[in-house]
Amino acid sequence: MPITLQDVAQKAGVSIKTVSRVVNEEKNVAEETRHQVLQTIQELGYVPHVQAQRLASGKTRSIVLHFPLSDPGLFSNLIGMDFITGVALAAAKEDYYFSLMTGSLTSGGLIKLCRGAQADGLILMQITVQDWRVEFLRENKFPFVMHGRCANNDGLSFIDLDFEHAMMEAYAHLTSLGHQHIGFLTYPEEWRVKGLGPAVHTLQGFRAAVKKFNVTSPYRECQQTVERAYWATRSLLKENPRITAMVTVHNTQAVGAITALQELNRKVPEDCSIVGVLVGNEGELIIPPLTSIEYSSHEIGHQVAEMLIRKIKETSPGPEQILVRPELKLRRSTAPAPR
Amino acid sequence: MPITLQDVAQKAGVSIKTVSRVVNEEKNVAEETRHQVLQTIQELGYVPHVQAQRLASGKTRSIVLHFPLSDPGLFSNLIGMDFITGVALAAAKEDYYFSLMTGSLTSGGLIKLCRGAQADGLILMQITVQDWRVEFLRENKFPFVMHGRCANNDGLSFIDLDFEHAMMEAYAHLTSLGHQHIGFLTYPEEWRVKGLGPAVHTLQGFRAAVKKFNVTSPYRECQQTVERAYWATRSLLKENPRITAMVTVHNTQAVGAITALQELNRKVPEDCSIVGVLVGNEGELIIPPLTSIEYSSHEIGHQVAEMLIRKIKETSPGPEQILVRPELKLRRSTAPAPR
DNA sequence: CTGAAAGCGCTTACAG
DNA sequence: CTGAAAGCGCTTACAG
Repeated sequence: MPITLQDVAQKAGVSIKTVSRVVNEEKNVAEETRHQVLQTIQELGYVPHVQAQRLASGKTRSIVLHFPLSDPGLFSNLIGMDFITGVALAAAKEDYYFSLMTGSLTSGGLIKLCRGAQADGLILMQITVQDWRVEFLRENKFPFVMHGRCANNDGLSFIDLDFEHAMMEAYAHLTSLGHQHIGFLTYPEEWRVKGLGPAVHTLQGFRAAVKKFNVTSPYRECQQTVERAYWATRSLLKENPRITAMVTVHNTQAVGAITALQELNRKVPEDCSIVGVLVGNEGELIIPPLTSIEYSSHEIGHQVAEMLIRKIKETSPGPEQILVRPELKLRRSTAPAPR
Repeated sequence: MPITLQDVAQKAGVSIKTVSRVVNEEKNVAEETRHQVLQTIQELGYVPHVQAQRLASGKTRSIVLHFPLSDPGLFSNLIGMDFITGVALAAAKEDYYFSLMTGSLTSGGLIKLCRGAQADGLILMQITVQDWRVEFLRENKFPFVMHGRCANNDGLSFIDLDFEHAMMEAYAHLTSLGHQHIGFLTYPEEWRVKGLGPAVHTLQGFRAAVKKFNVTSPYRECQQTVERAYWATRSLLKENPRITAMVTVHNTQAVGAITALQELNRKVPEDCSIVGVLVGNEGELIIPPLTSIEYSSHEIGHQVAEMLIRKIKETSPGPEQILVRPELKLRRSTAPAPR
């Protein structure tokens, strides 16, 4: 029932190779022949069989994004969605198929992906400082790019956020408003222990910022839930009543902090300012709208996919490494320090 | 370089058909032979070539979800993410690959998808009352299921939300608290005009609820942004000062409404209650936490994928039609009517 | 500019 | 329980 190259060739009175040339827009086809074949394709409603193309050519024209959900709180869902659609749109633009893998990636799964010719390349997330997947893919010479970075990135392509810079921006903004005592809720301890980039780099940036701006800044490593952030904030304020500003790294943390502040009769931002670091664009869904150091997760997804496709096509000169600088977005949760 | 069936067969001293049998766990292989082959596979690190399997068998073992982003506000991103991960996990569980298509689906795109053998089945979203895609797929006998439903669903498989029931629940809850004047922000006018399910069914449910509970309930069709909801709420309250409760159908609307109420010095929930209808589980990220009629978008994604796979395998007896009843989740944004 | 042949790595259908 | 043959629908490499 389905129409094949064979059918088209027969009806058009040419060889299948010629039809193939037309379909793939190769040069060296007489204009007249081209027209004739094109018309036959139209009449018959011919559509190339993707799987056959893939087997014969050895290329799948597809990329896969491994988006681990083992730890669902790891990325804000909203940010995740924007990222995924960024990847999807970039892939579509380059005429690549896009597959999504969730769940944890075992070494067996990775072997299947590479050797089974499921895709031409892979996007990796949740990169740890030392990452076995990176070594594996490198050895197998399978094209991949990272959203994140390792300790040693020689020869690797990645795009990552400049967490250090983000923290600098947050503290620069708050100190410029006169805040000297700033509470900080950061990523959970396990993240840091696992060597996950956001936790590691954010803490480094935090230390550098505290030093540079010479502020008092007690902090808590905190799960990304409203509840945990609520209690962490209460604990911080109890021990450090002079705090006039808070920095958080997740929207749930911001909500928990605001809730705690309100209960303590501290108005935001009059009595206490609050800044979200790398919370995506969710800040405007918080009341009051959250001043944030933010970036476009969609844009990053788009870029990482394009980077991978360049790598697959080998049109990139060498490894590409991009560090995105998030920017301060002023909303209504920050104000000059009281007094 | 890559290991093929041929290589395994040769080394194990059997035919490739036998190796194929072992790989596919078919019956009728001598236990001894099986062992021998399995060991050789292990030694050689053989992994089946997915594209070859697909071409030869005529099955791709993959499904595609068409998630249109042409109208990015159409679904809340958070809900979308949960839905997608639900689909992804269900597909993985059944050992199916999962591809995501975004962007608008042209008739050409749909033809390619079906005839090009890209996937074994398709999940459709944003179903309109009359949907050309449904007709097309039906005629081409391509397996698909819908997240949503048409006007006439004879012979079709779908899973959808019971919007009518959701509205009933919202009004039942508010009237039980003594509210008689209830403002309502619903989906934008264009949605209704296009015949999109949520808009159409919600409005039907709204009318039924107003009648049943005999309340005054002015409403506005409203874009899903904080800003629009803010102004719509102000307009509603200006014209109807007796309103003591609001119903919204999106988290941005809830945020806009709360902001407007606060500016008018109406405390939530003491002076004005607010209920979110079908806002996913985002209600807890709002201050105060939003009482909602909600459901698990993840669960729906999971179910719709399973439904499709049953359809592909033809293990389902006939068309399956599921209407999910969302449930009231009490949080802190509703209270008895003032006085 | 065009085509006949071989082959991509599997599965299907049949035979024994 | 096992295997030899044909074929899935294309592309590659070569020849003319």
